[in-house]
Amino acid sequence: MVLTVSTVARLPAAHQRRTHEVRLQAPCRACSIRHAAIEADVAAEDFRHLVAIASDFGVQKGQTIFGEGESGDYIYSVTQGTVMSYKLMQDGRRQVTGFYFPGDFVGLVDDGTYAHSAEAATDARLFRYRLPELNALMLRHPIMEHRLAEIARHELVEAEEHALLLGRKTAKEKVATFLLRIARQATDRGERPDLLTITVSRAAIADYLGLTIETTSRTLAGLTKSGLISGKARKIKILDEEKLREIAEGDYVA
Amino acid sequence: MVLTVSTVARLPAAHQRRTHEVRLQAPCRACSIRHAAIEADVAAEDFRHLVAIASDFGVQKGQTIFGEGESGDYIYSVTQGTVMSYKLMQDGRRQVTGFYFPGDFVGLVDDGTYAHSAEAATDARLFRYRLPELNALMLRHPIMEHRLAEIARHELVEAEEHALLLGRKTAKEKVATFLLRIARQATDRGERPDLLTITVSRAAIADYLGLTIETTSRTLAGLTKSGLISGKARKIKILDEEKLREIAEGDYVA
DNA sequence: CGTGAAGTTGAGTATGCTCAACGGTGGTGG
DNA sequence: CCACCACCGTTGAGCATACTCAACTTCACG
Repeated sequence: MVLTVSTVARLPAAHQRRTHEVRLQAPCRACSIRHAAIEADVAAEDFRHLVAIASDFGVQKGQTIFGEGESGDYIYSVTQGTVMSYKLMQDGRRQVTGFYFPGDFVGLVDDGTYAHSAEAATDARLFRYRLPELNALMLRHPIMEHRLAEIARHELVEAEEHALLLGRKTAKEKVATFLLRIARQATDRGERPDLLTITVSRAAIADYLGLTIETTSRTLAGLTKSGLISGKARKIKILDEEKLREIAEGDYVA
Repeated sequence: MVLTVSTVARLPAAHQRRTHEVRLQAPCRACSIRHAAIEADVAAEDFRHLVAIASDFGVQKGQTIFGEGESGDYIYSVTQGTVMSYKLMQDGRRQVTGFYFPGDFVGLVDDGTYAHSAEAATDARLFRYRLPELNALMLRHPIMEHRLAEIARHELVEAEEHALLLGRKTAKEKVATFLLRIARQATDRGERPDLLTITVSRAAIADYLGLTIETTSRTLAGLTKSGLISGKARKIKILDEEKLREIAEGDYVA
């Protein structure tokens, strides 16, 4: 069970939003951890070890979770809300490298420092695992290492799909691909895949797709005019998934 | 020791180029395996196991090593030449996702099938490890699993760097970044980092950078006119690495 | 020296960007 | 409770970067 972002944002705990890490909600610790992917294959006994080194916390929309180049001391798993990772250039150009939803891991480290920054795209809740302790645990439980390697490989596959989008797809194809990705995400959460709640801003979408906000907006307007989607801003209804998929794959005539 | 591509291409074994897997050269098996990265941390005893499940083979320029969507039965490590991975769209648009040089691994598998195709950008030589056997070996030697996970994470970091390039850099910045990447690669091999041998075609570069061949060519011409590089086609000399770096990072005034 | 592939250069164009104004919405405070 | 304000999103006009189509040159190989 996952709350929608708007629900989280309206929680009474809002008055507490002063400290850097806010308690947006305090769900059952073990339940939430269990939802995360890393322990999917982990036996009950190992699972207790994992809970022992995990700590959970909440972040508000816009808050930075970690910055590119910082010492990578933790690995994170999202339990509520949407998190995004991105890289910046000196002049402020931003490339969003991924969106992370409940169950996803953020903060994989290569050389000891984070390769990208991460911030909460919506109010969110995460678990974090201290890396030295996680590594020690993985030494004794190779299945965990295996699971983490799988996650990294899956991320890699997604990154290459993203490269194809960024390097070779048109604006229309990019936006169609994005909508289908959100739809798949909704399906994974057991929601209707045609009635989408966009949890991220146009700016975040644009920076994910390698477009400007304006082009993203215009392209969505174009898809609406073509009758493929309806709705507005953050509530989008997919009317013709089939055609949208053809567009996304570049597999359409016009 | 790594032969340049042109050297490999001129080897006397060329007359044998009829079968699908050609013996371009038969270097010491163990020596070459030792050069690959996976066994960097592997003890001598484990190393013998690794050699036992490896087989080496040569491919000619242009030959496919594996195709996207095929069953991922092997993982490969390059020992000679340049290999590239790419994804295709139905209409032929191609995104090159990476170049692989001696010591690099290709063919990481997520869900049992390859996420991209791979072909030899030059005549090349590779080792391949059968996955079931490698997995069995990794079960008994967790350090190998760890090493492979590291490789996947490193690939991921490079993929995100690539996403920034594809999504947010200008043609000039893309080409400058590419040249510096090749220079770093030369350094890693112990060669001069300012006298580059480009082992891949303009088409491959263009598809890696998300540009057309023409724009890539024109941009290189522009950098030459600006006095940052000299040479032509596949032999490029870097005259002003500092400025090239500024351009690559978008950290320059004009 | 001939041939085909690879690379370069030119002219015109289109896709997506910039700059700008306007519209909607939700949170805040009077 | 309502009005204001700030932020987010949309729409428009003009422009620039990179693309397309085309011709030509260079290079590797036979």
